[in-house]
Amino acid sequence: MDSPVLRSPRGKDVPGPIRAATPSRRTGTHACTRCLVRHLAVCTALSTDQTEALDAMAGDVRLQAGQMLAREGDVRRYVFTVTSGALRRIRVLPDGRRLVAGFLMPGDFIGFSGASHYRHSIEAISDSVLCSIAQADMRELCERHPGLEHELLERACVELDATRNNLMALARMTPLERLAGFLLDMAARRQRQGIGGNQLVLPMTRADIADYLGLTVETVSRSFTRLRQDGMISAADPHHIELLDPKRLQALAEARA
Amino acid sequence: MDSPVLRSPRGKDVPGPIRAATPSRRTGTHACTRCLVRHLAVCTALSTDQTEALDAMAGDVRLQAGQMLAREGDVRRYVFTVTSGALRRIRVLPDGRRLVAGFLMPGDFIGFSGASHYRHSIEAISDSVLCSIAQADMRELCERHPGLEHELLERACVELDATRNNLMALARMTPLERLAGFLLDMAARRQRQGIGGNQLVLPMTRADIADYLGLTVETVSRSFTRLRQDGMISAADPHHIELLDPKRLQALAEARA
DNA sequence: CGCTTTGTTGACGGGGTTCAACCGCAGTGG
DNA sequence: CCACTGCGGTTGAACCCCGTCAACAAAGCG
Repeated sequence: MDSPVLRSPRGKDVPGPIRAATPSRRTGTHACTRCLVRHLAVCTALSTDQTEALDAMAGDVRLQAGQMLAREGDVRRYVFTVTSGALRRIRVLPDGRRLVAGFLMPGDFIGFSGASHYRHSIEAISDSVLCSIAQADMRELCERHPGLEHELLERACVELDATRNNLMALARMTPLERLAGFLLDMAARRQRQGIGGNQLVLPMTRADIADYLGLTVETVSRSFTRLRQDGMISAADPHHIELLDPKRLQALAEARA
Repeated sequence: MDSPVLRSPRGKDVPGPIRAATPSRRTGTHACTRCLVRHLAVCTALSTDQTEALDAMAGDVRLQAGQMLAREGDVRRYVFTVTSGALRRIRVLPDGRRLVAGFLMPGDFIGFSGASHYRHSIEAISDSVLCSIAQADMRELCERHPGLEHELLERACVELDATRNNLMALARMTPLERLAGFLLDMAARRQRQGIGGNQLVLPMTRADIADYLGLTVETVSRSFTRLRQDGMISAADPHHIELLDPKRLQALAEARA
């Protein structure tokens, strides 16, 4: 049985001590019942004793920052749930133009796709841990527990809603509005993880944000400074943002006022 | 039992002879087994005798061009399958900026959303007929026939893939590339309906296309003429396009060459 | 230490939006 | 019948925002 391939973003496999745990075998660290993101993940749909079956199939994957979990075009053999860390879902055009189709955070499920091959590459932004299950196992699990499939559908719909929201941002919003919306989204995600407050940690680079919002790094940078000048945010450093005026950010993001 | 509200785009209910059939009751014209889009729709997941249960719950909705099937913000009570015609899924910002989040064609399912309220308005572009089922009935049907839920998940994933493709277009493609991709998409959809060939009928206006591609009408119009000048398409009238050079259009849409 | 990466800021130019005019067509009503 | 109106579509001209190019600072890292 092969394991999900780990590659560096540039295509060379990353050497070194850190390799993927073979997903088909339980690693020492894996134990669904003690999972930190169980309340966030699809597995909530399973009762405690049903979880045993899942546990037997699941394995951990550990990635260090910059490593690639999946490459666009590869055959999809596994689905994943993010346990910790942050990843990006990207696609690159032949001429180098890049899109970040989304960011993946703890609790997020990776595997909603109708295609047999990956439509995007998935790279770790920071060191990350994922729970992996072979697609075949997942299918079997779904057949045995319809509640799981229902939960998956539910989540796919939520993700569809979110993606459609991004369409609006990309099609019709100004850079400032896009950034405001992005920051609020990230804050909302944080809240869902139980980390409230207006402090925000952005693990991704400005380039990631730019490719996510359909802008250039320069425009993103300028938009950050404008939000800062206008008193809506403050930033200790580029990756630590405080939302000083969420109301006004909201108004921006919704194009009111 | 109330029926899906039909409104004109401006908000006034449309008077006149054409009203929605009450979806909870079978209308004379409804009969799943004779459905023209059965092979395209989610109902393929049901066997012939299972279809009887569906038949009892389903009803037809008829819309004339311009009528509204659902309004952004309304409570979602029904899900639909497009039988004939064409519709658009739209959202409008307070200041008038408009987004067309997608076009709905025969066989398409309307109802993938995690939200309890509509996130978009849905308007008929041309006269359309839809098959409607109350959400509660749909849920019950899913519980009784897990195959249906599986099919729904499958389709939600396909739609998610398609929406993510649009993200790339909106974020990083030039107007010409977006239009090329759009035309090919429409052609592919046509093919799925069994209407092959390079002839293309676009029921929507240039404004719809513009708001779908994140451009202005002017830019869309100019892009059409450029494609025409470059010999990639020809147009009898604005709504009837012939794809003269699909290969080159493909290259454009994929940003090759 | 150099070297690379990341982020910010300035100057400039171009592509797409904005503004405007025009055409063809379908209603509409005198 | 025909003027009038509105809408959809196309094209031209001017503007401006954002992308491009460039320089620089700061941090990370061998």
